[in-house]
This record gives sequence, C-alpha cells and structure tokens, in this order.
Amino acid sequence: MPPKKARIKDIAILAGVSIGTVDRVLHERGEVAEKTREKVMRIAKDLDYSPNFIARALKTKKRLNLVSLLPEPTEDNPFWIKHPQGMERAINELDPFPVNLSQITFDLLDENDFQKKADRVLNLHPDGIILAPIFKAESISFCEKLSKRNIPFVFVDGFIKETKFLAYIGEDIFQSGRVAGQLTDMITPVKKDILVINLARNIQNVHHLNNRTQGFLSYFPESGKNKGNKLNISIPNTASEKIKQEVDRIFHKNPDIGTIFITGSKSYKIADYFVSEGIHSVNLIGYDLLEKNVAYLKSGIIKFLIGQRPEEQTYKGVKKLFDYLSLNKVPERIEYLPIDVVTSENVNFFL
Amino acid sequence: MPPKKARIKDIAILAGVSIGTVDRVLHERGEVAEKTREKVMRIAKDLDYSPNFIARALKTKKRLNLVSLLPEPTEDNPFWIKHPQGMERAINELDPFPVNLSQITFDLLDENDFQKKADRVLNLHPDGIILAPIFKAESISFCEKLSKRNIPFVFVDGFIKETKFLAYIGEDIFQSGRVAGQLTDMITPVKKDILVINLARNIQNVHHLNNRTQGFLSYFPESGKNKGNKLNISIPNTASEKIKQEVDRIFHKNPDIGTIFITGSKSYKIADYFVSEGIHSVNLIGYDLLEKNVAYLKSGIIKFLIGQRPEEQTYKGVKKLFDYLSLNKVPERIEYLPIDVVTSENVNFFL
DNA sequence: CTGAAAGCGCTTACAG
DNA sequence: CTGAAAGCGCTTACAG
Repeated sequence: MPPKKARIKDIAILAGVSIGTVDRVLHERGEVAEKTREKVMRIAKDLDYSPNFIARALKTKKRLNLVSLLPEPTEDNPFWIKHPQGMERAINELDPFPVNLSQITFDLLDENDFQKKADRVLNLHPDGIILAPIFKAESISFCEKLSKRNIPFVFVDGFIKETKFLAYIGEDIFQSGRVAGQLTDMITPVKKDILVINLARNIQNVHHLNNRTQGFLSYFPESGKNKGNKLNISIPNTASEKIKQEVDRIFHKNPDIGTIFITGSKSYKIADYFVSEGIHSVNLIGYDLLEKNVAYLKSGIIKFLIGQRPEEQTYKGVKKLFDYLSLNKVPERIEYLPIDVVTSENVNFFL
Repeated sequence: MPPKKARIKDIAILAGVSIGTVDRVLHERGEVAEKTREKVMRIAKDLDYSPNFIARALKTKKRLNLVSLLPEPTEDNPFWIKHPQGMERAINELDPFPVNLSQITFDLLDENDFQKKADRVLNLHPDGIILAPIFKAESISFCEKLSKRNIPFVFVDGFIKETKFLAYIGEDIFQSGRVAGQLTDMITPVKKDILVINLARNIQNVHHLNNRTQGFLSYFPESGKNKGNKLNISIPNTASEKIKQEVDRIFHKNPDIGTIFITGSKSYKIADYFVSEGIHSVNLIGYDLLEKNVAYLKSGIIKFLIGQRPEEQTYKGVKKLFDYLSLNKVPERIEYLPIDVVTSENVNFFL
C-alpha cells in the first residue's frame, strides 16, 4: 500500500496557513511572502505532494488546446491518412478530461503553404503541438518560434535534432533500412543483384529516404551473404510512363536483379509496372500499409512491407503532450517504435 | 462542439425531484415510486445522460479490485515474466483512479495448484479477473463460478469459447503458425525438408501448440513453394540429453532438413544443441523473446522469432476491465494482437 | 500579502 | 418514499 497521498490541506495545516496561500505558492502566482513561500515549498516537498489531477480536472474549466500540423493526405500520398486516426483515438481515450485538438494540414509539396499554416497554428494559441518536420529549414524557424513562446512540440515521422522538441515518436530510420536489407538478403539468391529505388517527388524527403538507403546498404558488407551488385537509382517523377522508362533502362543493363527495395511508400507503383510487364521473378520490398501496397502484398507481388505505425505515432504524441501539460510528466525524449515486418499472412492484424 | 453534457442536477430539475432521488433511480437503489422512476429514466434518456466519471472518481472511496491468475514464471518457463509488467503499466497509467491489482500465480504443471489458487482468487472478492486458461477443464469450472457471481473475466494467451469471457486479448494461434510457415518457406531451399518440434513438458499445452502446427503445415499446400518432407515430432522431456537423443535420431533418418520450427518458446534448447554439435546449416524459427532466444537470434542461429506481445496482452486486459467496470464500456470481445516477426535487426525495439 | 467561501458533479448518510 | 446537506481535492474570485 502506498502511503496516503498528501493534500493541499495537509500542507496548509502544517504550514499554519490557508489552502489559498498554499495554492498560490504551488502555482507560482506570486503575492506571497518569501518566508511563507519557502516554508510551504519545503513542506510540500517533505510530504512528496503531487496534485490530485482528478480534482483538478473536475474543477478547471480550461481545456487543453492541442494543435497538429501534418501533411494533407492525397491520392498520390495516402500515407498521411492514418495519422489523424491516432490522434482521435487518444482524444477519445482521454475523453472526460478537457482536451481539444485542432488539425491543420499543409501541402506536402509546398514550403510556402507550410509557412502559412504554421502561422495559422500560432494564431490558435496552442498549449502543445504535434508536428511532422517535412521541410527542414521552415520547420526549424517554426520550432524556434514555439520555443520562444514556451509551447512544447513533439515530432512524428522524423525529427530535427537542432530543435528543442519535447519528444519524438517514430521509426529509427537507418535501422529500418537495415531490417529491409536483412529481409532482402534472406530472400535473394546469393548471386543476384539488388536494386534500391527512391521514388520521391519532392526533394525535401531525400534526407529521410537517404537514411533508409544507407541503413539498407550497410547490412550487406557487415552481415549479408548476397554477393550481387547493389544498384541505386532515384526516380523523381513518379508518373507511370517515367517509371517504366527508368526501370526498363536499368533492367536492360542489369538483367540479373533479384530484389528491388523501394525506400518510400510507393512500392505499388513498381508493382503496377511489374503487372503490366508480366514480371514475376523479382522480389519487391517496400514501406507502409497503403491500400494498394497491401493488395500487392496479398497477391504475392510485394514480399514484405515495413510498417512504421503511423497511427501509434500520433496517438502517443497526443498522450505525451497531455501527460506533460496536465500531469507534469516529462516523457522519454526519443521513442523509437518497433519496425514491423509485414507479410501477406500477418498483414490483417496491422490494418 | 458536442452539446453540453447533462448533469444529475439537470435531470432533477426537469423531473421536479431532488438529485438524491435521481441518483437512487440511476443506481437502482430502490426506494423510489415507480412513477418517479419512470419519469427520471425517460428524462435521463432524453438528455442522453452519462455520468461524469471524474466527479465519481473524486468522490468514491471504493477501489476497483482486480485480480490476475497467471502461471508463475520459472527458470524453465520465463515466458510469463512479461505479463505482470503489462498489468503494472496499466495500473500506473490509471494512477489517480482507484484501482487495485492482486496477482496470484499458479504452477504451470499442476492442476491442483491452479484449483487452490482459483479458490484464493474467489476469496479476494474481485470485481474483475485476468486469466490464462492453461488447464481447460479446471478453467471452465472456475469460469462458471465467476459467471454465477457476475464477475467479469478476460482471457490472455488463449481462450475457451465455451465460457462467458468478457474479452480475449492475444494471438490468433493458428494464423501465427501460418506466418511461421510462410517465413520458413521463404528461407528454406525448395528441396529441403522441414521439421516441426513440439517441446512441451505438460500435456495440457498440446492443444495450443497443435493449433500452431496446424497453421504452420496449412501454409505449404496452399501457398508454399517448398517441396521437401514435412516432419513433426514431440519431445515431452526437455532435458538436454533427451533433446540430443531425439534430434540426433531424426537427423540420422532425415539428413536433409533445412529448417526447424519450434512451436513453443523453448527454441533456445534446440539452439543449445546446435551449438554443442556444431550445426550451422539448419535454420531455426521459434516463439517469444526470452532472453536466451534473443541471444541466439542476435548471433544468427535463430533466424526468426515470432512475438505475441505478452506485456500488451495483460496491459489491455486491465484496461478493458477498467473500462467495462468503471465506464460501462463493453469491449471488443476478441482482440487479436499483431503477430510480430522479429529478427536480429529489429529485435531491440521489441524488448 | 492572506483567508474564507463557493463550486466543479457526484455519492453517501441522515432526517423526515 | 424523498429532500437537504456534507464532502471528495482542487481552483477561483473576492474581501480585507
């Protein structure tokens, strides 16, 4: 049994003051004699006082005002549709506690739009922020404004270490590349070649995807058994004609490719190409449980998808902000989520 | 904005009675005129009343009394050490809400001990139970007692469909066998044989493990490319001499085994044998992130471990009981957790 | 600078 | 059968 929790009243009695005074001290609302303040602080510490946040929530009319700033999910980039669901689940779970969430989205391909939306976020006077730092320079300047105003922010999807983020929840990007490398090594004949494809329309993502590529390639010299060539191309324009053109070319030069690793979430585009060309003998490994990817996983064209739990990223983001702002709990700063290895046989449990 | 929540007071005003009377109606504490009762009920329904459980928690002195009945983790069976951690995490998260948890454990090899402990659980007058139904017959009789007393119970690790369980949180056992089958198929040369080993000391587990074996074997005729023999043995005595004896024998008769699948959590025992015999060419696939298994996974002797999230099973079990008992939320009855595919490269994120 | 009081929405005992 | 009141631990405005 834990010892009975101290209340404000207990502190007040021991300090020989009223509970109003104790409250003023604890909330640093000033207007308290220094001597009284010290006495109250000491007693609070002695009693190991922590507020009963049920009582606080019952009384307080103030709602916690959280704001998310994430990319708008689009036809071309449906990866971002899962993120809102995680936040909504967190809000529901917190239900009787007064928490609001405003979701602001920006165009994944437009830095200016990001800046505009960042300003809008600021105008909402948020208590805390959930942010995907897609555009590095613009994100840094936004984060500086937040820090100046003492508004805590958590990153999802990636983090910028130069900023004062409260927490990051997401993938260990390099390591997820290594996992892909290991799986590739397991299913690729020793003498076959391996191709890495970067399908990134916007240059900003390159850093992110590069990291995965690094991790992927690092696996082979250290731990792999594959002896084939490791090829690496980028296809910035993801229109299907362009993809056909580029992949045709590389297949022509390298007919012995055993596995293709796609570093982003658009492996279905390569799968589309395989289907239209009637290619069956090359393995595909990609990222993220988009509907189209999952369909190709189930039909066997994609062998593995790596999942990064987008829903859990934002769910935990909201929870950490709540814990920090309402319960004064300082969260683990970097929380890497497990790297999920998803196949046609276990995919249903991840949807 | 949701419409403002109705309070007991609102109902009282509309019904022209006092809040005490409303409370008596809502809690079915009787002593209310039938006409009053009906009126209050109707108004409560009209206003879509639901209690503010923050206020309730603040006032109520009654603690929720949860009890778990799980196997004792042992040297020989450390699988069960993760389960308490999940429950403790749930209790911590619920913290200011008044929830107690008593953990009762039983001997995994002794039905009589289970019965004795089940009686002890009953004597604790629990409000809700978390149960691993290892012994089928004894569990059924215990569950009947619980149902008679209106005590809700959730299963982890497995479920008995003949009982009135509130919820099950755990693996889809058959499907997890299929996942193992698929992974085996991917890493085993087409012509090599495949061996399934059942390392089960107590006969009770056979049902469980059989299910995995069924799932495993079902993969090959439907979707596999492996053409080798599928062998299947049980080794009830897991002493290392016995294992050596049995595996030696089967290797002698079947020298072309490419992969061994161990249906339970003791794959490290086969790995021990591999190490002492200097065997390197056979793949090992097993279950559960026990320390010894993880060590062999990292050193490359075990290729895959399948994880069943023991910690999350009990975490969710506690949460569901709390939601049900305190918030009147009826949970999803069967919640299959994802089947985790764990390799040396992603294992650290699962520990 | 400090205290006394009201009130958040509920539960509980008591008086009638 | 029903109502009025106290109190859970906190916050907030007001009086002095």
